[in-house]
Parts: sequence; structure tokens; C-alpha cells
Amino acid sequence: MSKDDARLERLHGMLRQRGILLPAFDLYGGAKGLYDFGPIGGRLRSKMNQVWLDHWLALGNVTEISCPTVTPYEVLEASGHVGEFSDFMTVCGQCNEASRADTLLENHHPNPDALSKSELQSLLKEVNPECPNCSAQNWSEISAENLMFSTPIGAGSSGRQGFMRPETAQGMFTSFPALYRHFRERLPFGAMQVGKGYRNEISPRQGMIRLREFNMAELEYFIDPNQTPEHDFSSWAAIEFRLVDGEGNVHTMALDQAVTSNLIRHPTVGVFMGRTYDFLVGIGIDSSRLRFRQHAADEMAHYASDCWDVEIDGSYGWIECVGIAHRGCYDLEAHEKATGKSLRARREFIEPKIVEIDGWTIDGGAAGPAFRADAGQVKAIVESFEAEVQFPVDVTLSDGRSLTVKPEHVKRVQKTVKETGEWFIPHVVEPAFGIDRILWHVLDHAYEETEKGGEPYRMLKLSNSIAPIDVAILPLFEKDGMDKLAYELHQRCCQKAGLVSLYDGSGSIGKRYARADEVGIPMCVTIDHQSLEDRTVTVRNRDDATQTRLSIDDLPFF
RNA sequence: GCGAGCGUAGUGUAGUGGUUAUCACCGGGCGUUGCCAACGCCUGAACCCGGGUUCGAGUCCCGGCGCUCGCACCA
Repeated sequence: MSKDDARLERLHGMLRQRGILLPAFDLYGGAKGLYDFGPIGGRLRSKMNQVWLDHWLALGNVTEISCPTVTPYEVLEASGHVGEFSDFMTVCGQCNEASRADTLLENHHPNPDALSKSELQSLLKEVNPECPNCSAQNWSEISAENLMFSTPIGAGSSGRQGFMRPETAQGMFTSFPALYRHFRERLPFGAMQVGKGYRNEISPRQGMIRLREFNMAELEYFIDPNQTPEHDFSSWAAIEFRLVDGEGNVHTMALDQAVTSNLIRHPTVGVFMGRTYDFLVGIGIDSSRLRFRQHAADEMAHYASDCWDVEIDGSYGWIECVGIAHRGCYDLEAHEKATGKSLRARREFIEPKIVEIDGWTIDGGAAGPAFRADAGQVKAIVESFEAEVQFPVDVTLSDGRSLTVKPEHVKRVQKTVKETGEWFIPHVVEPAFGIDRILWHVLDHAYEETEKGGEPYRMLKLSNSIAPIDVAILPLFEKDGMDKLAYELHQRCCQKAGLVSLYDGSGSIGKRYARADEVGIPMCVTIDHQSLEDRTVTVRNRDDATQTRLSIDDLPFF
């Protein structure tokens, strides 16, 4: 076992023992890919979520929403997840052997993998291939299997097929009309949510790195592709970003330089990379163990046109923890196609466009009865004519038949149309955060092993912004009223919104400091005999163990 | 999913078919102690689950579950 593996085991052990991260359902033997955040970890996670939300709310044009995790089949079919994440299975009615429907139809379609569920279903019915196992020709209805957790919505045969969402993003897209209205129909704007995502991984590995149920935080930022955004990169001017391009070349440069040189292909992607850096470093990720890596063309997800991952180095090597993807108009367009509803924004022209129309159209009252079913085709042909055409005219239909269009079938169209703007599908830039993976690396980077009096000593140097407990209140001894005063102080702390205090009166004072250090409590307040006389206390700082004496009412959090 | 290794208190472990399962840290109580895992006494806590072999299984065999690693898969 390597030195790092041994450290990893000690860290895991401490996280379990201190109630930070624990295997879920351990009582029943555990469940792969599922973790509990314990009495310390639960607060840690929710604080991190809040810091994340606050960080993006600061942009001023971003709102928080929350969408269901249970998602109808059609939504994820439109988004491409059914095709990308699933295989379609059908079961032989005779021998009960399950087969992949696309594999059965390989000889009957050039690319059955690309077919939708209903197309595949009808092709299966039409071809009705033999079962490779027993040669029967009796297939069940096909069903989607695999990486998404499938669930019926509603009971029995009236149930509708659905999935647990594999990402939170689709909720932002399906909410687009409400978001557009909320933001007074003005781009750019963003919507975000933190929540659970589910992927029924074949083989979850590496602790918190690949989970079956995981916490994600995603922002969908809608922009006008024709507008060049003005972003201020000055706050990152002095920072050298480590950027690995799609070919694996490493560039070290300032962010604005990477954008100007088109290494980062869109300035909004660039500015989100900067903000992502700020967030991660702010919650305690070591900036020297962080890099951005651009996806190669063949690595890009089905929806993305450019993607930068943030990779963080830790006990498992470099792990992707954030993806910042330019999704183009992929998602909104896909949902438009699937539903027929408009998911567009309007762009006003600087100068209205004046369009002169001078041509022909059919006179429905005469042409309709005359051409019947062909009237539609005739209309299209007539409307393509120049103004100079003389009727009657012979026209040829698509099936080769010829018709004569007489003057009474048509009328002249002459008008001036003023177009003040146009509708377009917004583009989307998406920073997507894997909260569990980030949390893991925060713990990994905060975990420090030292020695104290010849004994190994461990602590979590967590950032104050996410420390699950803000202060520990410790009576030096639980007697002579020290316990009472300490408990009162603890209660007073807990009354204060957002402040979490821990009362600990068990064991020697040194042991209590050590336990506080292990869960990353930044500050301990100790009540001693003197406190009873003059209401002063000792404030002990986690990182350097320094002590200062303060009056209770001068404590920094009051 | 395939292959290999592993599974003993909260944590880390000892245990080569035969008493009441070892040790340390750990948790709790009492005492003591004037501020960094102190000390004393008391106390709590485990053989992953299910079958089998055997007079007897933590130990051997089989199956399941879980963990780790490799292959495959993977935003």
C-alpha cells in the first residue's frame, strides 16, 4: 500500500467516525454508490450549496428554481438522454431471454441505435426477427434500460413511464417560458438549481467520486448568440490559469488572454471559468491543484459545442468536478421540436426592416373548388412567381401532372411589411458542478496530518464559509457553575440565525480541542473559573492554537 | 458485467477447527486535574448475511451483499 493510500484510509476512517461521510444503509450491509452525509456532513453540504447559490446570485440576473427529480419519459427522450443513456430491451415471450432491440434489427436498418423508441418499436413489429436463443418470433413491448433509474409515474396500466433525472438541467429548459417572462423578456439571464441527480452506474467506484445518487448544482445561462458580451476579466488579471486544450497541450495564461486568443471560444464561458475558480478557491480548494481541461471533439457530450472541465487533484488523481459547457441551442431546440411550442426570445432590429412584397397568391374562393387537394401546391407555386407573370399559366405538380392556373384563380399581392425584430433560440452556457466530488476534494485538501507530542494529530482546515460548526463551547470542568455558564452561552449562540454551536463537556480539555479540530471547528470558547467572576472566556483558534481572552459580549459572532 | 483479493466493536487490528474472541485508540459514568488527545476506577461496543461440512466454524466449502484493484462502461 502506498503512502497516499494509507492517508486515504485514515481520512475515510476519520470521516466515518466523526459523522461526516458514511456508507448509506450500513445497517443493512450497505448499498453501492450511495452515501450518507452524517451529523457533521449534512450541514457541510447544505452550507456549500448555499455558498454556491449566493455566488451566482451575485451576478444579479440569475434566479433559483427547483424542479422535480421524477421526469416524464418524453422530456428525456427529447433531450437525448434516452438515446444516449439507455439501451432498448425486449423480452422473448417464449424463452424469457432479454435482447437489445437495436441489435436484433441490425440487418434491417443502417443504424438502429439512432432510432427513437417508437420507431424501433414499429420496426420490431414489422420485421419480427427470430429470437437468437430459441428462434421464436414473439417479442414484448420494448423498454428502455440502463443508466437512468426507470420508474412508472402513477399506478398500474394507467402509469406513465418516467425516469429519475440524470441531471437537473432539463428543468431549467422546460421552465424557459416562465423564466423568460420573469426576466421581462430580456437576455441574458440564468436559472439554477441544486438538487439530486441519479445514474444507475454499472460499477460505482472510488468512494464519493462515482455515485448512483448525487448532488449537483447547475446554472443555465441564456444568451443571444449574435451579441458579443462585454465581460470584465480584470479581477483575474494576475492569476495564471492552467488550461489544457483539446489536444492535451498545456497553456498557462491569464483568462482574458485565453479568450482573446480564442483558446476559450466564447467570452461567457471564459468569465464563468473565472467565477468557478473563485468559488472553488473560496471554499478551500487548493488553487495549485486545480486545472481546466478542454474536451476533445470526440469526448464532447451529445449536447455540447465547447466544454471545459475543472479537474481537481486529490487522492484519486485528477478528477473532473465541474463542466462548463457551451450547449448552443441544442436543448431548447430539441424541446421545441418535441412539443411544437416556441422556446424563443425576441431580438429587436436596430432599424426596422421594410419588406416590399409584390407578387401573387391564390384566390381561395375560386382556386379551392377548382384544384381541390392540389390547391396547396398550386398556392406555393403561384406565390413563387414574379409580379410580371401573365395568367393563364400551366404549372407542373410534384407528381408530374400539369394544371392550368387562370386569372380568376389568383389575385395580386402588393404590400409593405415592417419587421421590427425576429425570434431566435437562445444559446446556453452551463456551469455544472458535481457537489459531492467537490466536497470530497474540499475535505481531502483540508485534511492535515501532523504530530503533537509524538502522537499523530489530524485536523480539517475548513474554510469558515463552509465549516459545519462555527464554534465549540467548552466548560473547563463541568462543576462550580462553569457548565451552567457554558450551556447558557451555547444556547445564546444557537439562537443566532446561521450560527451553529457545539457544547462539549466530555473528556479532558485537550481531547475536546482535538475533536473540534477533526471536524474543522474554527474556534473554541472555553469557560473557566475566571469566567464566573468577570465573564471573560478563552478563545482558541483552530489553525494556530493561539488563545486570546475576551469578554463574552465581545465574541466576534455577537 | 468479467477476473482477483478482502470483509472481526465507532476506528485500526490479533486470532492455523476447540474455554467467556485479543489489543489499542474510541464512546459513556464517577473521581481527579487551572487550557491542548493526562491519570485512576467502573462501563459500553464486533466475527457482513444465508446455507453447508463438522461433535464443534471468526477460521473450511457454496451462494448473496459490500469494499478494493484490473478489464469493460462512464457527464
